[in-house]
Amino acid sequence: MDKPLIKVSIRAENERVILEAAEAIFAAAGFKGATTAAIAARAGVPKANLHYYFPTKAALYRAVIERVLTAWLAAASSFDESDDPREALARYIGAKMDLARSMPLSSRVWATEIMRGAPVIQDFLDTALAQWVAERSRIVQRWIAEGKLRPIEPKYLFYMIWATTQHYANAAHEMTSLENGRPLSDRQFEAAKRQVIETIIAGLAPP
Amino acid sequence: MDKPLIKVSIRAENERVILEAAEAIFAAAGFKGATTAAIAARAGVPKANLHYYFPTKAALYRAVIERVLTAWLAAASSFDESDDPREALARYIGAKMDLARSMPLSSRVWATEIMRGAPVIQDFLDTALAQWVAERSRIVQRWIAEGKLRPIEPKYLFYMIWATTQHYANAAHEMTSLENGRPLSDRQFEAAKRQVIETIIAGLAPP
DNA sequence: AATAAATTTGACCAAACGGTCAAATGCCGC
DNA sequence: GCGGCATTTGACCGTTTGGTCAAATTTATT
Repeated sequence: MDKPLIKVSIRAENERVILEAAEAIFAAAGFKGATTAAIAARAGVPKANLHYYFPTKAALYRAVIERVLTAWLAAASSFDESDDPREALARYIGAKMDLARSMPLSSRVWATEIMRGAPVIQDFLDTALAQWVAERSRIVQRWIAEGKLRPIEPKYLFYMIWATTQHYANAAHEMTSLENGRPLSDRQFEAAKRQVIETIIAGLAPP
Repeated sequence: MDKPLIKVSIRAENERVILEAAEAIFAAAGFKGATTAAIAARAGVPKANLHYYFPTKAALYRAVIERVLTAWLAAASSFDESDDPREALARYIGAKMDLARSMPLSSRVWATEIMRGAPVIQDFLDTALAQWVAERSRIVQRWIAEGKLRPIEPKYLFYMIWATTQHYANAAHEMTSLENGRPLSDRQFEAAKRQVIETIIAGLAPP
């Protein structure tokens, strides 16, 4: 183990622990409701130590948002892995479902950020997201022109996909309540994923 | 104007003004982020007056939640206005879309409450909502048995409807950003509503 | 008009919060 | 093992916040 690795390691490890705790507290309480004391307690470090790594609560929040933003972009790229609408949509919806399932906490932080009017990621909405939507809308329009999809407005399709997949993170607790207190099993989740994919694809089929 | 009407009027009117302000502040900032001072300022009353009508912030929050709960139940009842799946679903989805459009603020408060694990409406989830879902699931199952819908799990259909419709309240700001800063017009919203209804209904059609 | 009840409001308070700081401790190359 | 840097931590502080209170004012009742 060479020197810089260890040196980085202490910082990297502590930042990871703090970020993970922050994710949980932000997801449960929102930005204002989260206290640095609670995050520090969950991370198992003194509050002053947390402020040593992340100078302000806002900076810590931004770091959490950036983490899920990266994951969002990764999932978004799966849309481009095929030029067949059924395959592309199935992949993309599946990736977004998996994101909600594997990162429910950061997904909820993300959803809250959007709902509050995107105070931190407004720039992302106006640039990267707008571009992504414009480009993929063109692809969907081409599929429609080729008779592979019935005529729809692509934007409303994306909204439906974002909403439905995100819901499996946002409303996980509600779903658990409706399953008599048992969280959705892996098997149930896979069934839900399949149904979402099939419903949307069937819903877009040309007449 | 008889006496009790006026007497009730002062209280009723002030409660209404405060509730409306509370809705906006809770929607924008979350429960913890909302301050009674901000709510009072928006309502145009001194903070002490707010506490005269609603003793605690939690009580005020509960009142806001109850208001949207009533609206939720009203929309839910539209599912039962027809026994034809296409008509019942179209009505229900339309009602839920209209709810998100006409009450975006309380809808966002509702969504936050669900996302935070329903600290206030857990009882509703376990009783009224569970019952509603169970009963309507049976109806959907019957439609499937009658060959009117392809085989699906009703719960995941409801999740899709709730998520998609709720999204038009939750993500209104995001949509505005993607429309170059212009909020969805009534015309666009009606088109979105139609597309959501048609996509879901087509997605459920038997093969 | 007199009395009681409802409403209004500025001033105030204890608790909680985000953030600071200086001193202590650990870690590393030399 | 020493000097320099990163890390740790308890104590502390100014501000914000939900909520209280008593006095003033308005409204309703007789």
